[in-house]
Amino acid sequence: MNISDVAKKAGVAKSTVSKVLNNYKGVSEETRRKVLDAIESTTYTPNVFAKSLTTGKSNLIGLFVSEDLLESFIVHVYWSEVVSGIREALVKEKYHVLMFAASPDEDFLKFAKEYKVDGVIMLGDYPEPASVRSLLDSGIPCVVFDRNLSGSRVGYVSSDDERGSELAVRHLIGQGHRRIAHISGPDWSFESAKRMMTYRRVMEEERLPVPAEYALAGEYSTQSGAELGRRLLTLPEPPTAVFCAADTIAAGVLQAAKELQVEVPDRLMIVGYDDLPLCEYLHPPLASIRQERRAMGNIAANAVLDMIREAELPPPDHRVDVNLIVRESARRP
Amino acid sequence: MNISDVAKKAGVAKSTVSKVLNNYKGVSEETRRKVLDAIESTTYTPNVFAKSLTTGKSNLIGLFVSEDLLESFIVHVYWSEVVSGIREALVKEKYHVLMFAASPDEDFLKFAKEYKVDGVIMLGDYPEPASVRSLLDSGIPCVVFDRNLSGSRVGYVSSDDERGSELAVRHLIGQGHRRIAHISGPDWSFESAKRMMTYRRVMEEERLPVPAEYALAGEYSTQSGAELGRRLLTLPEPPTAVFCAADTIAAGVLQAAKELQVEVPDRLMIVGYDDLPLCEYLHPPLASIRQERRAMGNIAANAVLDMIREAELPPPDHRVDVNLIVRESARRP
DNA sequence: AATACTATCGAAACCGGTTTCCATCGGAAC
DNA sequence: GTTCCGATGGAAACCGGTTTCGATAGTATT
Repeated sequence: MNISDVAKKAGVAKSTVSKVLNNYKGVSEETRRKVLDAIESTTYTPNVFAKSLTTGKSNLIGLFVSEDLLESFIVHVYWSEVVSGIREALVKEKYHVLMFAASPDEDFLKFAKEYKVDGVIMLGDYPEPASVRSLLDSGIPCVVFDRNLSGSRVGYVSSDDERGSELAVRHLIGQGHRRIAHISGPDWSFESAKRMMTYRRVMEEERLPVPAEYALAGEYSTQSGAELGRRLLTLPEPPTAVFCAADTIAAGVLQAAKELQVEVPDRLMIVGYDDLPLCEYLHPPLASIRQERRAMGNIAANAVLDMIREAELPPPDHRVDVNLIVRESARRP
Repeated sequence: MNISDVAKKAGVAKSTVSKVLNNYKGVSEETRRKVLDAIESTTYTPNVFAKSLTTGKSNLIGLFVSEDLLESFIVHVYWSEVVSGIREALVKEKYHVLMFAASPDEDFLKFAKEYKVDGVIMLGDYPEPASVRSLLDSGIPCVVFDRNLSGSRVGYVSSDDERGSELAVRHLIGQGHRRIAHISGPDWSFESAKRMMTYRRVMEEERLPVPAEYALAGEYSTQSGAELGRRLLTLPEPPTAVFCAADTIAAGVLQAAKELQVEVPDRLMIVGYDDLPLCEYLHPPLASIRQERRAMGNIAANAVLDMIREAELPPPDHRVDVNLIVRESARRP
């Protein structure tokens, strides 16, 4: 059942059917009726491939998810919510998500071109090898999450790490603390760097000391958090508050505090980052910085759509706001 | 840069180029060389739409994710891992995932036909209205997760709920318990029903009593778990062990136990279901039934591929094994 | 040497749409 | 009564591949 069949049934030319389907002018109300009736009476579904072949548009948004995202559970929660947000925004515009199953050594541009995706969203930690580079330089609208990669038509969506870190540190200061430590993630992590920088900046602005032993870097793991937590708490002059660059790290610090019988929040306040579901389940519940992940997905999707529609517009750079969720680990009883 | 350009460059007909690209016989080694060289020297990428238009195959697997999955965080972890597994299996076969953004009242078959997907995977709690029905009856290979929907070419992948529940209950019995309660999820949940049934069966097999107050149903929430936990623990004859149909419920029971100063595991053992990441963060860490979600994704993907390739094969019905992860909440110290 | 067969290659039709462009027609303007 | 114009609808080319089928050349057979 194709467009010619419909045309035959309606007694018109297939070009006319096409015009009706695309709401073009130059079709009388009468023939429009005839065509619509013919379509009604059959089970006609247009063939997107034929359509895309001529128009060069696919109504497809390519989604690349880096493999590392598929491992760690922190980001697992993260990306699935982001994807929901993307989907939610696209459904209104009749776009669909094409999730590429690409190993990192393949040329992403090849996939994007093959499927003529109208735009691309990239999630995760792409090291920026040739595989990504060619895509970014191709002129296909791209939106990248959480990191800045150059390119002619590359937009960004990231959560406001500076603001998140500032909220956390200032909250602790507001609670009366002066000896505030920070545990960040691994060196290679872009976010970790930003959080660490902001911690230092705010502390300096408030003229609070940051001894070398107070600014630590580790892994995004609970074990690493516990280890560094122990190190902090056994210092001659231990901090009275810790800001951690991830909830999993904070959970480790909490564990260390428990071991060393340091009460939280009385003798140590803790703020994490990400607001993972587990925050509410820890004892005491963990204060954290919440990123609006679903909203970010929405924003990313709309950003690509905008870039697709308005070729002239400069690529957007969205910084999505974050919230401090205060829970018992950082609140006076 | 299309196939005709390549043909011109190589000095052959485009049909010959096509034959080379598809490894057809009837091309001499010499001309094959010429064509490959021509392709090398340019930036040719075949147009999948043109290809799909003639072949009727798309190398696309449609993925439908029900909207409810996008809400609850329990399943959030669940489906993102499943999707990773699907992706992992498809990449080897050069298939891609087309994630449809469909609201539940739209006709899914329309999407599937429009994009000529070769197969479909459905995730989540589709109520089975017309929107799904027509797809299931269409003859397009479908794989459905965790529930049984009839259809001519519909395969299933589900985790073995019976076995999981049996593992949990028998473990508790093995620990010497006789008064074992069960808290399941909401009535409408297919999984909850299976877990409840299995609990009753095993208890009966072991000739252990199941008083009405021991077999409760609630929501998949911690609050509901806490409420029912309190009810259990304040019974004249409280259970000494509880098997919960979800980790979130178990977390609530744990909370209730803490409030009522019932020590876990000494006076109450608890086993949850799903093995969410939070299990390790609870105090004490929660024993749980682990479903191999990524493996399930893999299996589902391979199941569709098999169905696509072998039209004759009866649709598969995979029951994926589960494990009991014993942690302190259900282990003698 | 004539015939039969096989391997190789190209021309053309086709997939199902879109788009351009031209023919036709009715009514308005002169 | 002509001429002109805008509205309408259809024929045909095109998008970029695949596939069929026929032509040709080279080799084997008799």
